[in-house]
Amino acid sequence: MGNPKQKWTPEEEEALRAGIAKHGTGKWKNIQRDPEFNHLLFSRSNIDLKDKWRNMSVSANGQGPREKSRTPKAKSSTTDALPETPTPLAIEYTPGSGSGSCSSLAVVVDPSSTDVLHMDDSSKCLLDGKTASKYNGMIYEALSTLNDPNGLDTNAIVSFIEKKQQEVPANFRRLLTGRLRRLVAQEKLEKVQNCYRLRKEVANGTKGGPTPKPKEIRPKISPINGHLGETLEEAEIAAAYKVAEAENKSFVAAEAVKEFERVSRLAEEAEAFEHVAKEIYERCWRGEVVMVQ
DNA sequence: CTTTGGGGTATAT
DNA sequence: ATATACCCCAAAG
Repeated sequence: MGNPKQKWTPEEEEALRAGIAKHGTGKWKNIQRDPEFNHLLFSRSNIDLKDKWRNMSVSANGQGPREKSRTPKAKSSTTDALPETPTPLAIEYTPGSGSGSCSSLAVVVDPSSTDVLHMDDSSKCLLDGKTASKYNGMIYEALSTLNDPNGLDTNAIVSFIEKKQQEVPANFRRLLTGRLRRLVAQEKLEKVQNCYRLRKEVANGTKGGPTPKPKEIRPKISPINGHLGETLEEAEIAAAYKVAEAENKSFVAAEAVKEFERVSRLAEEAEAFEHVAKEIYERCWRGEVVMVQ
């Protein structure tokens, strides 16, 4: 009896990418528990992140799905080279033909925005992909916002979400309860009577014994750093510049560019954007090489 | 414990 | 069938 299967939503992938941009690949646990992404990834495990990244890397790249023992002959040691770059670069930078002239960088931002509030799932009855974990996020938000020690019952959760979004699908309630059920099954949530409440990282569950760690809860939502003295656009340009200047480190550039592109889409949220852009900016500036090819 | 890099299986399309 | 999510494992740090 496996799980119903939850496809990763663009939002989650976005969070994953952003998380990687911030913490670097491999810091799955950090990404997962980072308050900044936890609202989207709280139902995923670090292993899930790792696996997802694997899938993304593979599919965005070559063609075939996970290269198994396929092509036994060609199974050169370099088959699985470059696990990075799951996202095709939609950005072009012209190295400014040598000699010190400033590089120009053209950013192509896809018009496809991840609209969180527009769901066209009109009348879908089953929780699949998109809707699925969108609800996880909502649930999480409701639970953490109205942080009630006793948890919230379905009604409370529904009404909370209804307040946030003018409209909810007709079958919303059903979808929601389904989601709740699953999260409980996954031990992400606890159900007491008919109320649900967040669970504190079960993670290694069995081991630690009964509530061994008080685990300091810090609702610290980091007010996104003080400020860069820059406006959003300036930051954007600055980041682009640094990216371009990192040419000689093609890999870093590719990474940064990739994230930059992703981040650009996120730019609706100035805060989020600013934050991540700053990370990228700093990374490039320090020439930090997080991963090697 | 977490990361890594595998392999395997279930499930959805 | 293929992709993809999720699971399991063992080694290494």
